[in-house]
Amino acid sequence: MKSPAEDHEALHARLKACDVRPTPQREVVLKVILDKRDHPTADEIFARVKAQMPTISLATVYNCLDTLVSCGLVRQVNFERAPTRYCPNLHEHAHFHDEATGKVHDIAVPADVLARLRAILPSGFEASAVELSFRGKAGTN
Amino acid sequence: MKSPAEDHEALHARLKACDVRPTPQREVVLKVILDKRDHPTADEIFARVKAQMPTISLATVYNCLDTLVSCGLVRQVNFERAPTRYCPNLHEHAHFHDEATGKVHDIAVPADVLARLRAILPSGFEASAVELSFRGKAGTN
DNA sequence: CCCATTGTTTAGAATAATTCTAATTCCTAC
DNA sequence: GTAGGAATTAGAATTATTCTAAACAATGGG
Repeated sequence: MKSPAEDHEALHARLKACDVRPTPQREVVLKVILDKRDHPTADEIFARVKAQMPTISLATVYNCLDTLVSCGLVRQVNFERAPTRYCPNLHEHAHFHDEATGKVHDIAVPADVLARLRAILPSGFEASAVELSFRGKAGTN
Repeated sequence: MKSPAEDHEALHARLKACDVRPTPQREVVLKVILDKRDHPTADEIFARVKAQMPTISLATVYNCLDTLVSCGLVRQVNFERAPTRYCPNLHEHAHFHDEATGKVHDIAVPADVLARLRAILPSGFEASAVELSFRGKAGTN
């Protein structure tokens, strides 16, 4: 657990490293995603952020999320037609959507499997992103 | 190319085989998806269906699509936050979303790759569905 | 230091895909 | 034929997200 000041330092540094202005709003949004790594929706993030910064608006949360996604600090996860979720795990990984609880679990993808996946593309196809997701009954993981 | 009557027969039969009432609306919706296998959205399907059955309503198209999806005659394909697309290819396959044209291509997934995918799940996880999709620059396929 | 420019935040309105509602119509089985 | 359940319809409602326009903040050049 870091002190608030250390926390702030770290967040600030991460944002600067990505060439985005480290505004307080962006820091708080990033913070809540890193703090509770449970794939929250924009609404959930909004609620958590408001606890620390009551004046923030939902539009700003969306703006910040867009920025964080496009600079690669968080990932976007979509399931079917459900609201977009946000994920701080930057390693290549898949998602498992538990049908019973609605929870999302990260699943590690070994490098060789990833390579196999890219290899199934016919020649001429250049994938800039691969999405892999499962749905079903999750284990006790 | 089949005659309209043969067409009707075939569609009718497919619906009955799935234990759903073979209504004219369901037949036409299924028909347009099978006829032009280009992953249309509900709106596009609505437009095509209206050409043959001008009185149909959008709600009915959604109802029919739901029915066809849940009885397994068509598959639903979701990309990011874009409108849901519908796919008549019932074989296990992945999708490639061409960023330039917006077109969706079916990609065959060899059985062993699929097996490998399911194998990356930790014990206790039971996947009822696997989704694999790519985004990028498509080939001439 | 001051202003201009540009980037950010904000509240609220707007949009777009989808779902819901309630009324009507259509089948199917008795 | 008629009762009862399923399907269709038009339109309203919902929901996540995006847009708009105004206010605000930071940065850099003079």
